[in-house]
Amino acid sequence: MKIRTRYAPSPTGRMHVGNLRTALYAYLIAKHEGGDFILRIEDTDQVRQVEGAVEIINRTLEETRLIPDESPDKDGGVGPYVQSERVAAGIYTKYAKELIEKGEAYYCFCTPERLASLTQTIEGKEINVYDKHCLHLSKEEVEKNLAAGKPYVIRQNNPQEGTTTFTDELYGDVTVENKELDDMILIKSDGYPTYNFANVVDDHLMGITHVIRGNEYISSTPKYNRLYEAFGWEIPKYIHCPLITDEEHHKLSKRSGHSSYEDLIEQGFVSEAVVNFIALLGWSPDSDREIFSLEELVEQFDYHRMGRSPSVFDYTKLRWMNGEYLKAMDPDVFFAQAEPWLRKAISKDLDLRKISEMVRTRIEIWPDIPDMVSFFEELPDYDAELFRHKKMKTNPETALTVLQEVLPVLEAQDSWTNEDLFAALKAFIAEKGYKNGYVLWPVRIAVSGKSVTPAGATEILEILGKEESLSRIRRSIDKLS
RNA sequence: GGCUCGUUGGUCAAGGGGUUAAGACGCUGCCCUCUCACGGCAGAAUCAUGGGUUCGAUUCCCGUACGAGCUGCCA
Repeated sequence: MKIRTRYAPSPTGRMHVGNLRTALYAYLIAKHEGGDFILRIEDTDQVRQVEGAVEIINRTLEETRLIPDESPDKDGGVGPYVQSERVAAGIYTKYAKELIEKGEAYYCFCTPERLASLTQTIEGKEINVYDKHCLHLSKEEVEKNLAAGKPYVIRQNNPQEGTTTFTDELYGDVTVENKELDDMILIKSDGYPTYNFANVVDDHLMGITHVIRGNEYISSTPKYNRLYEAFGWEIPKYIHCPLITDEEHHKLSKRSGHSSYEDLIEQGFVSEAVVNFIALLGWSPDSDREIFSLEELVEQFDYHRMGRSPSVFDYTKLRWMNGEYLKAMDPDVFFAQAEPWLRKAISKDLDLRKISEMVRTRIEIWPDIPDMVSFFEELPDYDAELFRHKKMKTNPETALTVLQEVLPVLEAQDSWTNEDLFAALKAFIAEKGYKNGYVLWPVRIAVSGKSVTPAGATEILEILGKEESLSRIRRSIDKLS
């Protein structure tokens, strides 16, 4: 049978990396077996809706290339794919009533006040367990309340005896006492279903074979199984993904600063690196490879190799991986993306294409660029102590001498290319009997004003051009004199 | 509080009754080198804890600790 998985986000904002990984795994599990990946929008919470959130979801899936086979925009015959539209079609009420007839659910007319009176506070936490009060209402009372237009919810009727077990593909059998199962609300008083009900109905109606979702649903899965059984529906395979935490081992929060996909992109990471990185958070291949394209992940992904324990989102390693992607990127693509960042620091008419390649192996994320190349725009006000370098045996005094000696050589130089400049300086060095660094270090400092640059002395001279280079050397000589 | 899940270096992790307990990030050192980076090489660093079971447990079982999730008319 063809595998069908789904990603079912609520449109409440940006896509958290944990959610993105769930989407990725759902996509990979389906695609690895040639199955279908479905997008369903779970907008049953009218209050938490965020304007534009569906667009964010669509854009994120597009950028990460997790393209659904079926979605609100691509009907595969089991739609609608937006839960609010399914509410309008009366889908959930129909099934809820079926459960009521079977005695697996019941109307509840309890007021918020009565519910509040049931709340008890244990260790600072509010615990609310429903007491099945309305289960005992007679048919007549229910009819009367309904006729009177009293607000109601529909609750699942869970037994007090026995146990319920479900099987997770990763965690194995999980068993809970039925008395731990509260009578969760299936249909809210506004007529919308809760996630707890809608996910079961929709997964069944949409033919979902593998339910991939976060770990936080493990505790409620027994209740979902009871629903499937009450309906006589086939139970899907469950794959619960371990969560992703911050460095403090807490659930990723907005405060971590890198909690959503869009945050990461804004911080200068590339989409492919983010996808690659999160794929490895909770899953490992059977080789020690770490760099995978999406296509390679599809081929390699075996959910049996997923882990069960939470993983820390290691920002540092993501940076490294992003750097690997930048190094492997096609030069034209790299330049196209690097150019705006180069422009932030450079307004002069310099060879940005060359600078782009200089910077390539030295950055991990785009925002690393401006600081690294700003000296090309303008010679910074630097400390003469930069000329002091133990290994090169240089200091401000030797630098002054060398710069004075080298200036006429450069003034006489016609061909201003890296190769020719380097050859000219080598010749000068040989003639004087100096060491390379004894000359090249001061020259580089003199034209860049920085101890660390993304290129060697002659490469910088080439970019700067003869006039600017000589001007900078003269200014540095003045500074040292 | 109750229930459920988890615990291999700082981090991602492989492995799994007998191993020198892979690999990667980071870190340190060396090499390369017109600085840095890239690349190459090397190194330090790990099986939470207490009991079992066993000839032998990091691996299996139980407890403990710690962490997390759920306990919403959120998902």
